[in-house]
Amino acid sequence: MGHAVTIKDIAKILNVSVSTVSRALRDTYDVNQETKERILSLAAELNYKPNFNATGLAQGSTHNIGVVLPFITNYYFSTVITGIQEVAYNDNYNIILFITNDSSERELSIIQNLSLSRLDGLLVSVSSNSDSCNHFQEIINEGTPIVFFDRVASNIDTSKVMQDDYNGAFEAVEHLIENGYSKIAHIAGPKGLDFTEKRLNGYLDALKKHGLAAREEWIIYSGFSQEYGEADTYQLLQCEQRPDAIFAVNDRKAIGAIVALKNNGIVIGKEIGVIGFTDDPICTIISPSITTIAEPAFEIGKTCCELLLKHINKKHFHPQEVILPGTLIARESTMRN
Amino acid sequence: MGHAVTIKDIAKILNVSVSTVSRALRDTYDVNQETKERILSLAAELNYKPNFNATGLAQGSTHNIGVVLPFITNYYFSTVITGIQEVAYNDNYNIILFITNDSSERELSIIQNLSLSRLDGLLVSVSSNSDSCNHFQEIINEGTPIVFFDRVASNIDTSKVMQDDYNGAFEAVEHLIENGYSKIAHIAGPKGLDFTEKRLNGYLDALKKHGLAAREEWIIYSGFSQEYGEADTYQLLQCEQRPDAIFAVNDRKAIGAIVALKNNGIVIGKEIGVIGFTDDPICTIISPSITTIAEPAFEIGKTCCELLLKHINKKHFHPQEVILPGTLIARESTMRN
DNA sequence: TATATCTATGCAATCGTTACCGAAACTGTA
DNA sequence: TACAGTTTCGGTAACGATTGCATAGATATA
Repeated sequence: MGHAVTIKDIAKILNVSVSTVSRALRDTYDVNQETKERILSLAAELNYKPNFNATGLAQGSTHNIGVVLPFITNYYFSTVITGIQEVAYNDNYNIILFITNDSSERELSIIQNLSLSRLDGLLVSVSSNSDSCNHFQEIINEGTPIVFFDRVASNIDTSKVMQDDYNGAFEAVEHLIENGYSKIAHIAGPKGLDFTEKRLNGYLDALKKHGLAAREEWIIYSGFSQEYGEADTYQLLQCEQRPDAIFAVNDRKAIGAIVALKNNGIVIGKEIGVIGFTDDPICTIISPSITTIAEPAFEIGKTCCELLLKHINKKHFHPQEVILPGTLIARESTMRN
Repeated sequence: MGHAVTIKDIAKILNVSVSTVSRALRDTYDVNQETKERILSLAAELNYKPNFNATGLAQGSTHNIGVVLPFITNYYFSTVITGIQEVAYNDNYNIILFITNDSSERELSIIQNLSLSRLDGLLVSVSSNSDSCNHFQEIINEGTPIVFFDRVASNIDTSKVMQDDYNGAFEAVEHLIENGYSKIAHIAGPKGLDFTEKRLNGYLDALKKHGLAAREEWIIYSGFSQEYGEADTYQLLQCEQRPDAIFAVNDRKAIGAIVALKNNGIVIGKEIGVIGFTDDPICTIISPSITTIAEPAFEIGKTCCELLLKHINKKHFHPQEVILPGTLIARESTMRN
């Protein structure tokens, strides 16, 4: 009830000025040791909590960071958020969530309506169909730092955190080759997206290294969902040369592939191998279990948040690009027998 | 660059006072139609955005609502959040996320360190092992409204939103009975949790209605994860009287049951039927697909957020309890052949 | 003793906005 | 013309904290 306790209350009770209380609380100016202790103990006793609107107003910093991403209802993003939350919580920052539904219009609207006075910085994973990134550049120009993760805007000069898409894909394809598959198809993400390209290149280079052909009909670009994975796989099964393995750009599409192959009575692993990317928990639940490249989602969340805090706290922190390695997890879907 | 445009800037340019600008912007006090238009158009032109720290300070309201929940890395909670976000976004509220990791200590620490000056209200789903809810009551006493969803603190007098656990469970068990199962076991949630009880009661009453026995050895309480579901199922298989159907408190445990049954070479559906609760997308992916009661997660998110906004905006909004029905989705795991 | 240096504190402006109080300027009425 | 009533607007004190500047008192230096 009543009103929350403020530094004025403390000042009045202790018969000192508000500035002294403020300094004692922030432990930053010279305040007599004894009065500082009196202030701190009274503050604790009264359960004093700073008013963030006031501090924010006075020193131009809220302790809020915004997180902008396509959606949270999948394993990868929800785990990234959990990682972000972990370091934010420890550093007393709050995270404010903005969900774009993977729509560039919504993304634009969110960014343009953003009250920057409310945020110290932004963590973003861009929506898959956003063509321009000017709106992000403007935010940065206005002085609010941004760190990108996963789906990055490559032409913007700021810190970025992502998994090692190229090497993950390379490793995935090599794993298939080592297990005796040679006609390897790739069901990719949407064209133009940064990590679609990287995984594609890893795929192509691994084939090249092992002297295998990359047939155009074996590479299909489409969306990220299970349905697309299914459709792509049906299309692959109609190829002139039928592939004997499928590298899917993510686990969702790998699941789609599994479903499609099962529907066609194909024995997965033996006849056609399947490998995904992410390590969604579903991989271990589905039968056959799916071999995949595990992405360090939690680590990515932690890292990008740490970087953002550095951007916030150091005036001109030099942008960094952090690439975290994935790890291959072999399961049934790439077992020859 | 420079500084964000404020109402002072607008006032100076238009040669009016800040109070006039403020009134024009909020469209609430008497201000001449023509000057109002001049102000609004200039504000739009300069891309004026209100400083929420300042408005928050001045009128004691931020436009932030806190969401406190166990975790977000599952289908149910991430969908609820998406629903919350949907209405919050439309009403220009931001959501600030607090993740308890389902630990009551963390929950307590979060709540106690909460700077209420930063939040207009709170949406919470309590952690499964929190025994006391005094900390929530204190928040409410201090004037910050709370709406509970899913895992509610039943002894606190405020609005609550949940799925219809009792009837969902009842319907699930009746579905099993209709499909010819009669020895129906229940792998439940942890004892003491509100919805564990409700689903248990639905189970018991459905059995009673159809004159079926409820054997004590067929009811097992444990955690919510797949692992618990597996362990519980192994235990069920050792019962004196082996059940011919399993009603799991949620899909995760149902999945565990599926895994355990498969490991024992039992034909699911034919020999033992399995039904879950939630409608996690995994239900359709796993083989056999899992019959379940679909929870209206998105609706729950929307509803609790709407209720919270009412609590925030109407001084003494009368608390409401909203119970949203689930819907049975029949799949392979309860098909006799 | 007079002066310089420090330490510890208070005063007051400031951040951007709201809202109360009053007062011009105008309208209409007697 | 005088007066009351409307509109429309400006001045200003909040909101809770930070911070540059000033200063009293204590201490050290010459």
